Amino acid sequence: MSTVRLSTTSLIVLGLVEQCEPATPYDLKRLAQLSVVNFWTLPHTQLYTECDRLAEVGYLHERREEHGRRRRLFALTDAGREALDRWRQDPRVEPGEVRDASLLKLFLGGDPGAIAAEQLPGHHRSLEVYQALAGDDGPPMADGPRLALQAGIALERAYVSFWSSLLPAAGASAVREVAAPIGDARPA
Amino acid sequence: MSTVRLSTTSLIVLGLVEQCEPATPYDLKRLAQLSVVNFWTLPHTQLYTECDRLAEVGYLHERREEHGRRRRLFALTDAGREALDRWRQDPRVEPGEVRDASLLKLFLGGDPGAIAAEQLPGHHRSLEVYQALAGDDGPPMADGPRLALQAGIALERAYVSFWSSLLPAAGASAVREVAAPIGDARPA
DNA sequence: ACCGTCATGTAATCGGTTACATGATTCT
DNA sequence: AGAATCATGTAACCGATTACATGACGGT
Repeated sequence: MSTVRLSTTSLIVLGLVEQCEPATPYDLKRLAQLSVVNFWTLPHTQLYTECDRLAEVGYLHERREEHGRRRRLFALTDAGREALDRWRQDPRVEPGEVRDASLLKLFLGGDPGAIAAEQLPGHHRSLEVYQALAGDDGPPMADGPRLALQAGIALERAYVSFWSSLLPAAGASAVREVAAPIGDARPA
Repeated sequence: MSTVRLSTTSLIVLGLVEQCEPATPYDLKRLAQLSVVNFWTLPHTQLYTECDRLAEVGYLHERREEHGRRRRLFALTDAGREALDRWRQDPRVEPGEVRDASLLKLFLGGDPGAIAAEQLPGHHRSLEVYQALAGDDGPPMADGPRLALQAGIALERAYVSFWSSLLPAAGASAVREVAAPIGDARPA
């Protein structure tokens, strides 16, 4: 059995459903935004289509609300829970990549100081957020999320340290104010 | 102008072509394998299709070998060089993500010790390779690749340190010691 | 001459992203 | 009541991965 291919997105959905079943895709979206999105983003549309897929292959059970919005509620089936556990218990993982566009730009000849000045605030902010979450005043967390958070802290520290070393060694802080929308190449 | 959408893959191709034009897609594949693949992999088929795309929008010039294999040779056009420079000179970059499947598995409840044992050798090996490349006996490198390599070293160090801390230790409660593996104490 | 691996591509599929659309709530 | 935002989804497109396929070259 187990002839069904599961993408990483599939496992995310199964894992999120496990934590709050029965859940609508929108519930998953909110839950993802609180947690996994910190190191793995996915657009909300994926959650809808992925829930459909997983229901089709029998890993999720779909049910409609009876009144009001008649939203779709998904819960793990036994097969789904088994698939999730199988994946979770197998320590093998396809090797990761860094895949950071700023490093690519650096690699291909971009200006190190300018890129560093652009990158640093975001990593610094992430680091602070993670440290606040991990602090004693933050919410209590399960082992998995807590350890993943430690990894995030370690990586953000490395980023902050690296980009800091590339900063143009001007006086105090010209680092401030580097916020601008990034995506729009739209013609006006 | 600049109405053409360029994916990251596009920029990789433009950047690689710049370094060894005129180049066949296969040349690009080899060059990528020596360099950029360390933090951004792409299958060789992408190089073929991306060269086609870029030729269609006028950023690459295509020419056929006259004899023998009649392979296709690509070179940057003026427009292509300009597009590459424009991208390179713009320090803004869409924010990156970690997107490491092993962290996801950890997050969703996988066994920390087992995952760590699986992850550690690869990161350790990468770290050694990078350090060898960066050493004095390694090949001389341009600034971009050299700095990207420094980033790779910093990140791999963080990974090695993190996963090491999760390794099933001889002592019982090693999981307690996870916080702050880098050596820096948390601010109050 | 044969076999294996490198070199060089084409084509189909599929997951992910983008664009669009509309019904509920909340705020003023 | 109207505006704004949240909630909930559908559909098209496109880039990326996978599968397949074949020609050249080197070794035995």
